[in-house]
Amino acid sequence: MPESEQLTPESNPFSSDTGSAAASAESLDAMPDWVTDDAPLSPSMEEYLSVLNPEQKQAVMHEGSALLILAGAGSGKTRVITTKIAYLIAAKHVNPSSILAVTFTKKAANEMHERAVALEPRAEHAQIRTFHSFGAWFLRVNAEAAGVDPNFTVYDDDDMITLITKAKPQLTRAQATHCAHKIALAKDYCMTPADPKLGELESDPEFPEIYRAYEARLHETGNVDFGDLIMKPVLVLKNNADVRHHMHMRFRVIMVDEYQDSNVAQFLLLQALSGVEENAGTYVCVVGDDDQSIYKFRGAEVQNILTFKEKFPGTTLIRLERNYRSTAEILLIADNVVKNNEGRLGKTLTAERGSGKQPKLIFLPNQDEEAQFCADLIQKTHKTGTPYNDWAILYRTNAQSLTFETEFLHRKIPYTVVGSLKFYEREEIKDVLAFLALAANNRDEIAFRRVVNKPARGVGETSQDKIISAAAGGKSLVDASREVGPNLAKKAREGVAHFVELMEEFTSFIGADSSEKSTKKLSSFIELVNEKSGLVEYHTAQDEIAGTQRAANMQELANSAVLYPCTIAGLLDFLDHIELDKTLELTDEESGTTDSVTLITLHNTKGLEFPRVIITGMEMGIFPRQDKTGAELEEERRLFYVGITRARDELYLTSCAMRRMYGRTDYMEPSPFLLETGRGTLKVLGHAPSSFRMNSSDDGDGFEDSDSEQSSGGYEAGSRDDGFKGGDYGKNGLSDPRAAKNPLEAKFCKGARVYHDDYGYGQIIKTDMSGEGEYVVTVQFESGEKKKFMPEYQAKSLMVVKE
DNA sequence: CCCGTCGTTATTTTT
DNA sequence: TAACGACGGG
Repeated sequence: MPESEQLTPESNPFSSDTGSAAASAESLDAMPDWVTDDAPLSPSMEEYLSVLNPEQKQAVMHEGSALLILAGAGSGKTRVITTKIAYLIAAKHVNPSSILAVTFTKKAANEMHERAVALEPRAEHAQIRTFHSFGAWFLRVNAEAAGVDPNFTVYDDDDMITLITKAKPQLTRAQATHCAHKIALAKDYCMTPADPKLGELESDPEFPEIYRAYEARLHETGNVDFGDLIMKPVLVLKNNADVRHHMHMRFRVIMVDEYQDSNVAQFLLLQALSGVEENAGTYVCVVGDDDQSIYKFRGAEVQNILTFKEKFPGTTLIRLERNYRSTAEILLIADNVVKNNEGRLGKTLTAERGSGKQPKLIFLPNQDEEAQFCADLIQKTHKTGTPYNDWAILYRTNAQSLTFETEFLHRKIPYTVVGSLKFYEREEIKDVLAFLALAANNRDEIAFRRVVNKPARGVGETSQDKIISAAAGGKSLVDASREVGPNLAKKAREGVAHFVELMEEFTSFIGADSSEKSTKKLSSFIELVNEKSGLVEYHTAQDEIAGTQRAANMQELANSAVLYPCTIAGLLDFLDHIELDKTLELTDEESGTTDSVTLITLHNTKGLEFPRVIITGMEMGIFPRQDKTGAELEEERRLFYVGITRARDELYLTSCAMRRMYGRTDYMEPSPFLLETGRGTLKVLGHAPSSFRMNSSDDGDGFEDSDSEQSSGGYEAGSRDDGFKGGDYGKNGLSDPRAAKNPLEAKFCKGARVYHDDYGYGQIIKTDMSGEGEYVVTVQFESGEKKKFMPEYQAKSLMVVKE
């Protein structure tokens, strides 16, 4: 019997009025107790179900044993999950608060929450959140069992490194960084410092000891790191039967999105929380796509989805293979590529939208022309009404964004780089947050060190160390400061005294109203901290030097707290959200109404879609990276698959013959993935390298390519519809390979208008050859300066611009 | 304490 | 190449 059968009515979280009446014939013992009746569906519910396709509907209405939904890209999985939540509440009378739905990103969690509530208002009471925020909630509720301070804050990667440096001073920062990664990875695999398998992650015999020392130090602070948010709950559930039972009663339905990206610790959490091994009767539904698993390097375990059926006996598998996003041409390529992988559950997407334009593969001489090509394409279509928002430029590594940024800046094409510096990582924000964290938990060593001498109060590292060791054993650092302070040198003594005063003021401000019904907002507290701490002054000065807007960011941080009450609980809540929400992108760009091209890494595109996508840098060594083999190569291939399936209408792939990297220019080979796209699927433009053609062999590669032997220079003659006409190249100041022997001479001709990074706009007034036979141009700049350049070597800083 | 210069080092990174 | 961290001089 499931344990939940023994619950008393009061403790039973289910609002079911008919008790355990239910369960249709088949799998009676596997049937959860919440299945009550087949109450008539409300009209709106029927409406929601009616828009689903048969598989989606089946997934929504499935009940009984565990469910694995294999949802291909663009197959409407979020709709299925949200409808399922609504369905459980409305039609199956499941108590909303007994539903737990977890995702990986805050963004996804918010979207799921919003959509579920739109379908069924009572979903407001369901727990729809990220894995990590669930873990944070769990640890606060069970702080004692978990051995953490209930007011803990979460240390990020930087904080981990700092703490390791303090725990093991003999390590260099690089070593500490390395260890931090490995410790994080160990926690992803749920390994403690004592785990004998640690050696598989890190061969350094010192590592377990470093890990142990780090854990000890972390424990003294009362805080946790990201890995702990998952691992500690697992350990608590494992070791504490009371907590376990309580959780089994509390959560009767657990759903996981993007399951292919779950790591071992997250699997263990799901397993423990569901009580599957104890027949707790919890209904488990996971949704994922093994073909989109791209985070192995961070501990994600495809194995979780591949072996789900074994871990959850009686699992039903439903495939969602109807794709509502992309054209048939795009999906064909995606499918051709991904089927080169072994060890997948396998599925084939069908295009509900039918066919569209043929995707294109463009070979370009180098990265500068790659950027110019993209810019041309985007500008050209923009003139005919295609918004910039339609476009996304995808690349494998962040460094590749630079060329595009430079080109777009010159051409005034608005763009947004996704995932660049994050708000919460900014120095000024971390400073304020450190004060807040310290106010919440005065044992926070990292926060203490960060702000005790910022702005400078004469409290150097030596004094800090004295205070820290005085607080050993988990004493308050503020108390320790009060005790140790008077014994320090004059300067430090005064600094510490001032700091203690500050902290006292902060603590009393935040603590004052916690008992009453406070109407004060947390933002007022943050404003107080900003001002009194001296940080606003400090960073305002920095702003003047660096031209940044740190002070404004600090105000923005305060503004973002208006909805939180000015209490310790409110503060903790706020800190959780900040720490767990990397998407908080404030300031800089006003409003989200701007029309701009998206520049983004392939990894960051997961879950997104764009009408037009350009995947750049399709070169061996770049993508796939290095000579990846085996499982790693398969992961790169999945990454390509993810990229392709982001595109709704148009897909372009670009590959360069030459690329500057690490100060060197290398000849590049096309990505081997290109040959996997299949015959006749791509229209090839530009010079296909001979190796590419040779590899595709003689039985006809089937690519509709141009022949590089032909005098046409390889540009497709027949693509009149889309701006690839060779004749356009001259107009854009691009080199037309057909024109001159030396394209540079055609491009940097006398009279051409140019732009230089340092000198601004100007005109070429003279061209000639150097003694070495190099092409030299003389430019008269608008600033009055006259300079000579060799375009061959300065293609990047000196650009020809349109009139 | 700030700033310049030198040397080092270059994946991907939901939380 | 370029960006960032470490170090030493003013």
